[in-house]
Amino acid sequence: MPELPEVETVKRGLLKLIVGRKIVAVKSDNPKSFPNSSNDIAAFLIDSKIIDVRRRAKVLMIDLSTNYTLVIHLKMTGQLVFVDSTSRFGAGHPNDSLVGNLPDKSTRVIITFSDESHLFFNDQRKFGWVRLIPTAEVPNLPFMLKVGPEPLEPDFTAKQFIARFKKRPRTSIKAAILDQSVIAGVGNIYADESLWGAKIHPARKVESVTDAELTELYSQVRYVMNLSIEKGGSTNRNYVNAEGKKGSYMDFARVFRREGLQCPRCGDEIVKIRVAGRGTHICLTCQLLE
DNA sequence: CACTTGACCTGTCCGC
DNA sequence: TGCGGACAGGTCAAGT
Repeated sequence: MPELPEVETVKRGLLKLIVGRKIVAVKSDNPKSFPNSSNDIAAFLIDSKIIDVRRRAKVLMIDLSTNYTLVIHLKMTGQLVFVDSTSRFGAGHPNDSLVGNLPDKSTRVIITFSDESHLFFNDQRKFGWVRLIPTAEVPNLPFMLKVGPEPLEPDFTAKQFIARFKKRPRTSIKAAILDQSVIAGVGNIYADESLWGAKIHPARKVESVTDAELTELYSQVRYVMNLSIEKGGSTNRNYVNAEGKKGSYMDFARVFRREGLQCPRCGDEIVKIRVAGRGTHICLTCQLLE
């Protein structure tokens, strides 16, 4: 999915596009995508207003005037695209958009606002979901209780980062950095990018990684995620922002999906291996196993 | 308990 | 061109 920078980009777009709008209709034809979207729930949503849009880890929260919140996880292929009343298309032009005429065959939920604009939840693989939860209960969701700290919070320190990893000494550094209970928001792209930046082989056991290396990894996680937010996120396949437009971080990626190309640091070939069950991109010269 | 693997889905790409 | 298999940005449940 969309990892932290992509979800943050969607959040920022939605803040501009939907806050203040009033819901007049909600439609979903896929129970897996919106498990509690019964007719009663849809009716309950009518006339509520959007008052805020928030993000925690890779989860989006759309707060409603009724003290309920739409909690949304995009998983691998989810999109949230706003379309104004004058168009049935995503706002992006063809060359920077993956979104065509909406709704399309991957549309799972449609929210209609009082001015005839729409918010489309598209999700090709149907892993993502939308749930309606009382706002006060959101912090008590199991995911919220176990998820680790936000890596971009100003008061999140390298010392805290290191301490979180020390709890998982026997697993690979890649599995640990992908574990949302260790650190929030890192997925496969930024795991590979930050491990390359810190010159750490992804298959190394956490206990073999020094504090100095973890400190560098902490800096790299923050660096790649901040850069990606600046570039509007990564569009590897499906990701688009709230206007239907692609992000450009992949133009700046140093190893992710660059197998066969040169390492930008040493010039050796980037290779793709498998670590923690995930495709993993590394420079064998820069990132030594021992 | 810590850790790894398979399942959830649809679509695309690659080799035969 | 068709077919089978591997793989895709994530997270759980079920296994070891």
